[in-house]
Amino acid sequence: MRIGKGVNLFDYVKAHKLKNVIAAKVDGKIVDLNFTLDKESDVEFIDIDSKEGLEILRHSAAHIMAQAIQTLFKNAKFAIGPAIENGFYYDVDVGRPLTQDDLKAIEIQMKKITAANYPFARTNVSKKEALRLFKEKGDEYKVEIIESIPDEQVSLYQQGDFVDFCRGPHIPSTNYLKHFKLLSVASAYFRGDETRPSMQRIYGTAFATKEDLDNYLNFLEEVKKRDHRKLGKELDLFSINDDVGAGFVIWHPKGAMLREIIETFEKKEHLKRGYEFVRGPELLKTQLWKVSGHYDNYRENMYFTEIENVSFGIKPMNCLGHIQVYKSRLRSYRELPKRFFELGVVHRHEKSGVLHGLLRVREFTQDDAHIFCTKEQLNDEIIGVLDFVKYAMDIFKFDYEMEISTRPEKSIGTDEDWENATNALINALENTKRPYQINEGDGAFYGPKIDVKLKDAIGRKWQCATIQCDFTLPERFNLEYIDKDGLPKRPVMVHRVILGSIERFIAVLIENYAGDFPLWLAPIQARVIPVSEKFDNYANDVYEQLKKAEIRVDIEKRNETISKKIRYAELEKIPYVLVVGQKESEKNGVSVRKRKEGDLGLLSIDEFITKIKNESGGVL
RNA sequence: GCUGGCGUAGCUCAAUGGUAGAGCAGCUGACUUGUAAUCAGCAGGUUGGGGGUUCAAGUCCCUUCGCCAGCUCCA
Repeated sequence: MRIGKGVNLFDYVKAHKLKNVIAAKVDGKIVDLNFTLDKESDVEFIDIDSKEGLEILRHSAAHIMAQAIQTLFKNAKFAIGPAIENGFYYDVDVGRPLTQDDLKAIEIQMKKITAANYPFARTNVSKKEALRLFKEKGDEYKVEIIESIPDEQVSLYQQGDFVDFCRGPHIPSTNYLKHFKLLSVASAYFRGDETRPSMQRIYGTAFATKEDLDNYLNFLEEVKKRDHRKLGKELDLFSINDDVGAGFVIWHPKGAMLREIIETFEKKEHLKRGYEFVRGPELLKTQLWKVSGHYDNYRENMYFTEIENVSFGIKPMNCLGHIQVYKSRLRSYRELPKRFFELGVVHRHEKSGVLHGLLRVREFTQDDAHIFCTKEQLNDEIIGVLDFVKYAMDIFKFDYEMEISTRPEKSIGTDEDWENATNALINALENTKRPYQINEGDGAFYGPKIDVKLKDAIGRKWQCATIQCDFTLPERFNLEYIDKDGLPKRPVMVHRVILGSIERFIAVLIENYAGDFPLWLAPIQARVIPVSEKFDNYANDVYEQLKKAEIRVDIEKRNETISKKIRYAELEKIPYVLVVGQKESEKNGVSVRKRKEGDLGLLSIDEFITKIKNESGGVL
């Protein structure tokens, strides 16, 4: 809206009772609410619960936190305190590590500050003046930050006795901040540089309403509850232990079964789509990794060993093996495209600090395939892969987003190659009729790519499929096929995964379902529970029949009350419990209890088998 | 890798520098069970590993391994 010269926006908002407004955009520039128009302007008010509003609120929360810290720690020195995606942080140096108790104290102090309702006052000063001020305060980090700013005029914000160097804008006064919480503290380096002093980074979050804050805190609780490392232990799926080594997963029977189910699904689907199974060795001569370029570009992440004085590298990717299959004989245009698939086990050296459950490991299995095709076939091949992605995501009931990354500054290949491949990817994306995002210049140096990110049950995004065109490897390995005209031509190579890493995907599944796997994925689908030891024989009988019908079943023979045995089964999240006793043995049936739903009554064994087969949707 | 926190029974967690404990799980026995925890008993440990301080170390110090969080989203 147009507002005339000389109007103070804060007064305007007050006069018009615009309740949620905390800042404004004047002719497109964000300003504090306490801003007086120097000419008639276009004004757009920013609400506290908008994206920009929240950012301002959180940034101000960071300042208020800094003020609280200054009160509690007289010698505190400050670095930066920005708003981030779900909150804010401030890097401070108080001469010692901070504890949870410190956080509580800081939070209490912040409440006092918000209650006091100090206005945020902006002053414009020269850079020189700002430097003098922060030098006087002994805030050496701030001094360094100010020195790195090119502008001669800078701004300061003050609330109460706390002054900070800041671009703003901020909320009008401290009691605009009502719903906030400090979350955690960890060390971080000044400017992220490990040669610089280590500081304490305090994370917090702030929202427009109590409800939003509570929702977010609940979300964090939910994330904790779903942690695949915790559930993996509780459900006895896998373990990672020190004697074996960090980043190496040990799969227990139920976890291994989960893998098996997914891998069987993968194999079936790949065969359907014209892929052929291949298998390369784990170790390949280092010389070959030099040819591929991995030795120059990826050596840091590889493991090497020596056999009879010859150096070998453990594969971090499967492409070299697949290339060897392609190269094993002369190829004709008639047999292209070749689609080579392998559930390939790869090893990558990840730094110890970044290892994380199944999400970041040092050995994992990729559902990896390489497609060798002609330039003309590229388009259809990418369409085929995206179709496969959609099919797989539908089966697992995941929604997903796609991104395409185009040619970066540093790249190899001709303009024509890039254009051809990028067009093929875009065409395929268009063909899906789904929205996608374009990341200009974000591609790998050897070709453009599509990334797929799935969305889980609580809205988190996880990278799964990637599809990458590659112009280097066919070149480096001199791959050819004989075309119609009898002349050798170079094929295009596409690297692609659908689920990505099986380990990572299982972590996502565990967190997505919170361990409550749907029937077709449940490692154990049904558990037979005899009412008492007297019915062990009949229970065995039922168990054998279900086994024969290829149902994943086990049997609970502990001498306990059925209530307790049912409790165990519920805790283990087993979809069906089959109680058997006198009644059931007489009728050759089972009493079916469904997880979370309770008793479904008595069914014959055949009826139950039919029911469970129908319910798993015939997927597996 | 770096910084900080943590590491006690299979699991979850107790224990002022002063005899390492509980619940669950396990084993044994009793009970013979009808839809989310029956009762009793037994066993379970070089307190992550190594070194040191001390009359005395789970506790304090050093070192090593592992786990957890973080390590620019740039006033």
